[in-house]
Formats: sequence, structure tokens, C-alpha cells
Amino acid sequence: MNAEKWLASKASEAVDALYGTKLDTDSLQVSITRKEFEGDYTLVVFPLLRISRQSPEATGQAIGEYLLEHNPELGSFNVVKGFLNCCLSARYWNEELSSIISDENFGVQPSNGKTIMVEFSSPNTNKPLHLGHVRNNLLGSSVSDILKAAGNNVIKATLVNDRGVHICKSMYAWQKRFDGATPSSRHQKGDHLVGDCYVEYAKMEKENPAVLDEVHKMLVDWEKGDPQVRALWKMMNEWVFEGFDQTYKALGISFDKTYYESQTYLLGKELVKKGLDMGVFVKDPDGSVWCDLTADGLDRKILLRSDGTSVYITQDLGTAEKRFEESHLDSQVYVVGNEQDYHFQVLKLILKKLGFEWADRIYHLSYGMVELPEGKMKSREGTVVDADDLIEKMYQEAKATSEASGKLVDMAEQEKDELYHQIGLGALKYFILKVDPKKTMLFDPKESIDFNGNTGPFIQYTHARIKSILRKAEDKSLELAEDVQLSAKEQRIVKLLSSYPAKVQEAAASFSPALIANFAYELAKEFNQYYHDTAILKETDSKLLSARLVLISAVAKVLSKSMGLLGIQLPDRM
RNA sequence: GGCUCUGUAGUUCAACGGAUAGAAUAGUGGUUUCCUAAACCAUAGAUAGCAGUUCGAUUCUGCUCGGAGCUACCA
Repeated sequence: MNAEKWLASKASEAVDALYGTKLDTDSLQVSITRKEFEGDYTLVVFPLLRISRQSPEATGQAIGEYLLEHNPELGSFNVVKGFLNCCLSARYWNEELSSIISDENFGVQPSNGKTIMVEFSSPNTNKPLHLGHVRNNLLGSSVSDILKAAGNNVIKATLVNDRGVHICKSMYAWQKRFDGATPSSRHQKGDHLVGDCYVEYAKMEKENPAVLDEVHKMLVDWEKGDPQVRALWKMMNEWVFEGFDQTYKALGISFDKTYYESQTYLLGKELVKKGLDMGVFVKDPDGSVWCDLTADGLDRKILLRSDGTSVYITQDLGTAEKRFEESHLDSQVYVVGNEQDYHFQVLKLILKKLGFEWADRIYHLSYGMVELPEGKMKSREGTVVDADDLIEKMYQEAKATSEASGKLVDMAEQEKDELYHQIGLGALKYFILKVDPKKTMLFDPKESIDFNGNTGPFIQYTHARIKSILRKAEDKSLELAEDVQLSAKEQRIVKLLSSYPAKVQEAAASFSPALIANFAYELAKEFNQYYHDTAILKETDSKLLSARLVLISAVAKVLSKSMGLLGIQLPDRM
């Protein structure tokens, strides 16, 4: 139980004893005391005035006195207007710190037995990944890790959009204008080559719109299983997959399951029959099948074209059913941009109409677009920020900054290289994940991502500083004496550390890595102030020195765990 | 037109209905015989507008004005 809940339950006892009213613990508001006031946790007493029938000050005073008398963990309290600020005892914080340092799985909840599938990334195979995909990938990967830390069994899944008219366009252009070019002949990543084909196709269609007919013919041949078309399709997709794999590897992202649309696009047709039998779908005279959602404030949605072929949502319905059944899912999270909000609204509603009780346990993690100063990224206008370029640029930036500082002259080349990658990627990941997922965010390519202030490298640097101290104190003891007196600042840091598990839960409940990012930043900032004001290694009192070493190693541990949930590694030196 | 999301310092981001709306960056002024200055300290600067609910509203409701997305027998 965290301290806020504990205090709320004690306050509830106090209210019962003083005023004879039993209150639900959750109805009492307890929060961390604001910096400018004295105290650790604050009970808001305004909502209790109706029960106490006294002034805010008198109510706070009465509850405070009761709490102090009955709970040895409490050291003191004060009342400011309607706020009861409670200070926990020095011993309480010592115990808190010692439990943090001894718990290897601090912040990780025991298994809750639930299985959640998180689908993310889900790229098209006709062009390389760009900044928008990067946000999707980082969110999906981080949310998966956060859900895991919150006790869930998580399956990371991706659905590769490997068939359809878009890939045929690239295939067509390659046949006509690329003269047998391959990734190795062009010294180019496969996804970039196929992306170039797609761009070339756009030009071809502009010159002669009739080429679209050829492409459609190609798609029909593909569906028929024409060996030549299939072979070309397979070859070019392989190129793309190889390219994607490199990008995923560079980003540190992996999947437990990969689905291919070419294997799932026919799913869902049986569901259409089922829906017709159940009477939730209707067949129009021309043979097309629809679901009427007008009574729910939405439109009519087509599920089967008049020629009997299925549309996108049809396979989504089938895929959802298959996954819930095969993997025994408790819920499924789709990490998909907010432009598809309507699609998911429709999807859930139709599944519900089909009688699937798990339809409510589908969650669309709808995230905002990444915009450039001039607006949305548009591939046609060449304003997309390529993922590989961006990663490389961040690496170079990290390298330049590190070299300018001259702190790493004795480090082996390979080690340096890895470090630059860690820092560059840390900056990029933090930059994206610190923003609330549902908000549109802005990326200005002209201003490179910063390494100062509220950034990934700032937190990495903080960690490296701690590790540096700990290296110098290798021979010192790391015992925490029971009676050691931590300073107010030190207690403050312990308080922050102890709020980490609740923060993980909160982040899992709201699918928001941003909460973890903000937490890590706050912790790093607190530590840096402490570091600046306190000469840790100069301390002559050995008990105090040990306690400080314990404290800073706890900070390093929690920084590393929290940033780990964002997929960011913290170096020991930088 | 309809539906959905969104509007906080010059800029990029915070703030379960709670105390004097926090940071970062850009600006100004400082800190290095001291454990890493990718740091620290000081200073200045914002809730689009109007009502309502509440002891209390950036947060909830309504309207106005901005911005974005969706509204395919595309995926």
C-alpha cells in the first residue's frame, strides 16, 4: 500500500472516531504536499466540513491531533486553511528507503493473470518508416513494457500490411523503370528502394493515368495467385522486411507475433454470415452487405461489396475474433493514430452487436499526429522525416556533443559508438514519449532535439554522475543504519522514489508513458539539486556517508527502471 | 453540414475539481582551487472569450471564436 492510500485510510478512521461517519477511503483526497509547504502528504479537508460542521482549520486540527496520537509513523502535522499537512517520522523514511533498495522488483507488480495483446507499428510495405511510425512504435513498445510491469502478461503484435494496391504500384514502377535494381546493386536499404519505386509510380501515373489499370490488373493477378506476380511481390516484400528489421533493431523494438495481411485479409467472411443470420446485418438488392449503425448515431457501414469481396473492417472483425479466441486474451490494445477514431468506434460497436462480450475490452490507444512547423507530413511534398535519417542524425549529434566535452578520451572506440547510440536514441525516445500520447505534437527538424533541460540525455547524465560517485566509493559500506537522520531534502527524494510503483500503475491504467517520463525527470532534477548542494563523498560521518550512498544508488536504480519502461538505457559514463 | 479531438509563457511541454498554474527552451544576470557545467542558482513571462455548476474551475456544462481529424463498395 502506498503512503497516500495509507494516510487516507487512517484519516477515514479518524473521521469515524471523531464524527461518527464512515467514509470510503477513496473518497478522501490525499496528495503529496506542495513544495512550498511543510509536510509530506496533505489531506484536503474541505469535503469533510459537511460532516464535521466546523471550520476548515478546526476540522484539520482535530483530525491531525487524532492521527498523531494513534499513528507512530506520523511525526508532526500543520494546518493551512483547509489543508492538513502531515509529516512522517524520520524512521518511516529510513524504512522506506531500505525497502526500496532491497526490493529487486521495485515498481513491478506481481502477475494479475491477465493477458493483453498490444498491436502496434503495423506498417505498409510500400515505403520506409517515418517519424509518425516512430511515435507509434515507441508508444506501443513502451506501453507494452508498462503493462507488463503492472502485472499483465503482454503479447506484442504487429500486422504487416503487405498486400493491396499500394504495393502493386511499387511493383509496377520497379518493373518498368528500375532495370532490375536491387538493394545491393544500389547500396540502399530495401524499404528505401521500394519507397523510391512508389514515388516513381506517382510520377508515372501523373504522366499517364492509364497505368492505374495495369496496377489493378496486377492486383487481380496477385489474388489469383499468378506465379510471376507473386514472385515479384515476394521479392520486394523481402527487401522491405529486411529494411524494417534494421530500423526496428536500431530503435530497440521487437514483437512477439507478426501477422501478415496477405494471410488474414479473408478473415471475417464467416462473421458476415453470422451477422446476417442474427439479423444485425442486412443485404442490399445489389448483394452488398451492411451494418446499420444510424440508431447509434453513426452511419451505415459496408462489410461486403456487391461483388462479394470484403473490405478492411471485415478482416479486422475476423482478426479480433481469432486473436481473442486463440490467445485467450483478456483485452486487446490497438496503437493506431487518432485519424482512425471512427473506424474503431464502428469496429467495437459491430463486435458488440455480434454478441462478443469482449468487445468492450478492446482499447484503441489513439495517439496524435506528429506535425512539422509547416503542418502535416506529406510524402507527396517530400516533407516526411525519415526514421533512419533521424536516428542517424541523433547519433551524430550525440557524438559531436560528447567529443566536444572531451570526457571520454580513454574509452574504447566500440564502447563510445554504443554510447553515442544510447544517447542519441535516448534523446529521441524521451522527446516523443514525454508528450501525452493523445496530443498532437510538433517536431521542428531545423531545431535539432535538445540534450539540455527536460531531455533524455539530462536524465542519462544524472545517472552517469551517480555511477561515477559509486565507483569512487567502491570500498565504502552500503549499510543503512536504522537511526541515521536523513535531511529534509533526502527525505524528499525518498518520498519521490516511493511513489514510483503507484506511478507505474497510473501509467498502465491510462496507457501513458508520459507519466513515467515526467516522473523520471522530476527525480533527476531533485537529485541534481541535491548533488549540487551536498558533497557526498566528503562526508566524514561514516553512517551518514553510507546512508547517502544507499540513497543515491536507490535513485540510480529507480531512474534506470523508469527510463527502462521508455526503452531508454542509462549509461554508467558519459 | 454532421460527428470527434484540441486551444496554457515568444516557443515546446506539465498540472486525480484544491493552496501563489509548474518545467524546459529562447532572453537577462550569476556559480567551476568543490564527487562530471549535458549541471546548479536568480530574474522576467501564460490558462482564447463570455456565462453557469461549486466552499474552490486550466480541469466539469453551455455558447462564441480559432486549429486538427473523420465523414469511400480505399487500406
